[in-house]
Amino acid sequence: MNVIKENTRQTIIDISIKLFAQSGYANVSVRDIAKEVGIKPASLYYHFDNKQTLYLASIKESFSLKASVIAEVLNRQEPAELKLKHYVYKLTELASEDEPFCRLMQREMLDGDEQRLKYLAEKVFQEQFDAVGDLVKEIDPQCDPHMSVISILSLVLYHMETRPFQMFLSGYKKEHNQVDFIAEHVFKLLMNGLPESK
Amino acid sequence: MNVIKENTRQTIIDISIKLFAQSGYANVSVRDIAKEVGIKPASLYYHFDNKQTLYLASIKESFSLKASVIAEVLNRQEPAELKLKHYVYKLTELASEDEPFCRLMQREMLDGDEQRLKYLAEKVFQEQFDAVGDLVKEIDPQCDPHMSVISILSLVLYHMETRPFQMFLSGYKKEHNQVDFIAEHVFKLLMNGLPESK
DNA sequence: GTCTATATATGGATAGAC
DNA sequence: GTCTATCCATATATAGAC
Repeated sequence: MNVIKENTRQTIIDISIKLFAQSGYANVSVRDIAKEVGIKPASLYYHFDNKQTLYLASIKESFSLKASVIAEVLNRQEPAELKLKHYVYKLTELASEDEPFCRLMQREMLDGDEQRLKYLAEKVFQEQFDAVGDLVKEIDPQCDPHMSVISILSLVLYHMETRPFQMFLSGYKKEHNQVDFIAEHVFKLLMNGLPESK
Repeated sequence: MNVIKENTRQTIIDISIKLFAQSGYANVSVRDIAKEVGIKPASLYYHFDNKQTLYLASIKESFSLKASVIAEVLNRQEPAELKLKHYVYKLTELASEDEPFCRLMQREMLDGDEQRLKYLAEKVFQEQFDAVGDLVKEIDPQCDPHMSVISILSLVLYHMETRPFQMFLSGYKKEHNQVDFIAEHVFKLLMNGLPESK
């Protein structure tokens, strides 16, 4: 269903998420945001103290929306391997659907200060990170869950991150940009390594 | 051996690489660069037409230096599996050593326009990309080399990219930041998948 | 809650002396 | 090749009317 914007504050945040994700904090001016919202820059300062505060509100909003979406797939009663498969597919789908979120995350990895990275880790990722950690430990009790979960995230998110770049590299096909194709490749790699015919 | 800066132009580029990598294009002013070089901003315009030109010169310099470093390890006469292992170790080492290069690359993935991404793909990565593609095809003739090479790069580079973030996630240990540890984890995953005890 | 008007800072870039 | 001085555009942010 379409949610009608109930107030200006929310509209400002929604527009900010989009613009900050597209161009980065320094490349988006308060004027740009105000213009797209349809108000004057001065009016924006009625809702937010300054640009920094608005940016923080924007990433909090964008990130906390994602926090619980993945939980469902991890709470199902399924064998570990199947659950991992569903997780990889769901994550790929989400990463593909919500480009602003992915870009904001990349930007935070580059320029986020310690405080923001800590917030991001604890409030947004921890629960999911731990759940996937438990999952890989079921699949291989001897593995290092921290490293393994980072690897899973790497494979999915990097394939998404580098999409605009891949088309210039050898052997590129249209399928390489499709959610199912990426997810299947990643899952197979996680289960068997590169040599599928083990 | 220490190379003594022969001229101002080169010094400007070296400083620029550092500053652009640290803070991004928009967050570095011509004044910042000039100050660190030890000249006045106006003098900088004797060497470069404008800020954009300087930025382009900086990334070209930073990227072309990397282009050939990896070639050596890929040209050795070794069994495919061993060569892949050495490649993963070398790439991890390079990514760990040259943080400015990694950060510039990340920034280009986010904000690089089509022309710059094309340049990057063709002039810097293509040769290496193809060589690693041939390598994985030797290991598994049925695999999709394009996807597999992206996956290899994902695993190595994302582990490096997320280093400042990982310390806030569960199960983090000091070893997780060490070159050998990361490289070994990635290589094992590539050969066997998550279940080591296949 | 939104406006006009404006203070104030900082940015990229140029002119012309040395 | 580097300097001083300066132009001009754009940025964040505030004051006060409506």
